[in-house]
Amino acid sequence: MEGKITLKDLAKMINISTSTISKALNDSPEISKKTKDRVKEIAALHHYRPNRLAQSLKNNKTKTIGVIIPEVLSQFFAMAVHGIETIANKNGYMVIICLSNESLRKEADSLDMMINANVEGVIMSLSKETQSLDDYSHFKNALRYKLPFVLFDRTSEKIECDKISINDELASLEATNYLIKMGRKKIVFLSTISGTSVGEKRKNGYVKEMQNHMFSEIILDINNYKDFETKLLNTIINNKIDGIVAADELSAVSSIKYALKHSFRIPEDISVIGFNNGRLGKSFVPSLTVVDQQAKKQGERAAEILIDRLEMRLMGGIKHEFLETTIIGRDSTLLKSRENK
Amino acid sequence: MEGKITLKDLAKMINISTSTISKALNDSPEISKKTKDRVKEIAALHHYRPNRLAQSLKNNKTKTIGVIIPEVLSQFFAMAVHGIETIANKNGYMVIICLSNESLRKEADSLDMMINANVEGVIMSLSKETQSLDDYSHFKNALRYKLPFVLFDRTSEKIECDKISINDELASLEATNYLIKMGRKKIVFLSTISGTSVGEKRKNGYVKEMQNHMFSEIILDINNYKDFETKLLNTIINNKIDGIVAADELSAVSSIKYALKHSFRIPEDISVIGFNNGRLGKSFVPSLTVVDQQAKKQGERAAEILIDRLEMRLMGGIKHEFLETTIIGRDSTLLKSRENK
DNA sequence: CTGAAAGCGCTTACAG
DNA sequence: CTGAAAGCGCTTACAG
Repeated sequence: MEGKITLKDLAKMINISTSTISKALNDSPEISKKTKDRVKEIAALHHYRPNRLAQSLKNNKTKTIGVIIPEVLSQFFAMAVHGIETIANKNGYMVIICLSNESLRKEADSLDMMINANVEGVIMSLSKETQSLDDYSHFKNALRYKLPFVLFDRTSEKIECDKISINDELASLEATNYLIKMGRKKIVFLSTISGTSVGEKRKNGYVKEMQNHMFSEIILDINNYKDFETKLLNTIINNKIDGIVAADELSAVSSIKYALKHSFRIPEDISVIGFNNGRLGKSFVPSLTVVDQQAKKQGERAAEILIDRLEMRLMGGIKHEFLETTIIGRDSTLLKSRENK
Repeated sequence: MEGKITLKDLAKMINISTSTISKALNDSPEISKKTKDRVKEIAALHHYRPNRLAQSLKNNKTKTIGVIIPEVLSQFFAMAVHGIETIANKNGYMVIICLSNESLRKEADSLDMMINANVEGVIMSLSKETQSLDDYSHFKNALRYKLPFVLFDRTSEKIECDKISINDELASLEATNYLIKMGRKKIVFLSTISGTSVGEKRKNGYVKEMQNHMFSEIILDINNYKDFETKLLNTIINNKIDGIVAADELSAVSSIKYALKHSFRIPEDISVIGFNNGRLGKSFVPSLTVVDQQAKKQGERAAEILIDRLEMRLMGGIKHEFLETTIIGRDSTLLKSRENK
């Protein structure tokens, strides 16, 4: 990057002080219309663009927000990023993204980088490792500087900041109930995100609803996709499973895949419901019934809340906002119309 | 963000000039070991972190690279971002991401933002609109400043910069050949990205290979997923389609979905091959045969090339690097073993 | 209405 | 080996 024109360059060209130029470009009332016009004309002519670095240093504002997410390959987080980016851009903020890859260390490093880069605030969803170790010491620095924070989806009560999520326990309870209402009794809760707040809450919701109906709980935690097929199959056979509540989209779809492979019919033999309304479940055959957790909206609200804080439109105590969820019924569960037959 | 400690603060504490402190922290040979130790100790004690804004302003280096992609919901771009982020972080660079949403205007705005934010270089994949209008005037500014650029996947010869991609024409030709070798003759080329460089090249590859075999070409461009089902179905029936080469992952999977819905068997009646080795195709039932375009690797190489340029490890003329593609045979095409039966 | 001066937090050539 | 000074490109309180 070379040859960028500066205020000083402009000043020399038209023999006006840099102070005046600066004020003119910023439309200060101190400056006469005539000068303003002249300055703006020459600035446009030479494609002058203020150096944001210098502005930031002076104003202590970088117009940049940091985003730290566990991964971007999951549709949920991609959708959230899309939401964040939309709102940020609309408000003139840039977005710096780091991926924690579910690692505490990487999350901490990313947070440090962002603090050093003077982001004005951070939006994040905690890594699996952070949540299972329950270790938030890497937030100390950020909190000391009063760096504004918004946590979404994978949140923690141990961090004092604004939060946005769905009510995971309730949503999972409703998902379980959705299968029960269709006459399913042997329902397994399948999770590849156990250890995360979200995973645990969804597990709780499932457990509660099963208990409400005096059904016995069947929990299947899978940490590695290599074990997926055998573990799932064993569980299905041993427990005569007729319903699956999966804690995310990919695992829901994968469970259908393997069930079909072993000649179980979906939804006739086994009904499946998953989380997140993404492309994967929508395109799948059979299409996946899901809890819509409004991924994009979560990202949007996270960004809105953060920016409202930054621009002082939102004052006062922190809050945890919960987004409504709905169940989108598709082919992986028995349809209501079929129930009556 | 408040109360960040500065060099000046440190200087006051231990009565040493800021110059010396700065040099000590940067391990300058000018400074005695004793002073260095003392300075480092006090810096650590107070969690001193240099203000990158100030450093950047002085050094004219921001250690930040910009990424502009059409969207992040597509697995291909998510995988590329993952690759970029990995390499960038390994080398101490931050990543600013903007989404063009396939719009020329948004792409231009993003580019401007990035220039203003003093990114050291930019990695991008062109928006659909940019490519179909063939309008690159928004690059003028960036090129004037000699901003280092790497284009990946959706590239253009009209922009002078390093590029990385696969050989789309060849890959598509091979994909078509893959179906032909299995005895397919009525093959349609299905694209939702016509107008992009990538879409056009893949179309050409398909056309060439069909002509090589004296088969008639059948092209189906779909601009809106609303028309997908009817358009596809008409084409299948009118042309007695027995093979589909789809230009991306989602459209490949969607074509299977609709074909199945209308009682065509996959792969027995129709073989389908798509582009990009992502989660969607891998999880799908039947699993999707794909051209692996090494999405993550494209991101990684793009970042490596850019950083090599920035750090002067890569000098001389620009180059276009092509990554090898392979076909990953799965259930959506007839398997070789079955051919022999 | 315009401009000189100071300062944001660093780095570095130069002097001592 | 240490420090005073200048400067990166801006903004803004202050003087005129």
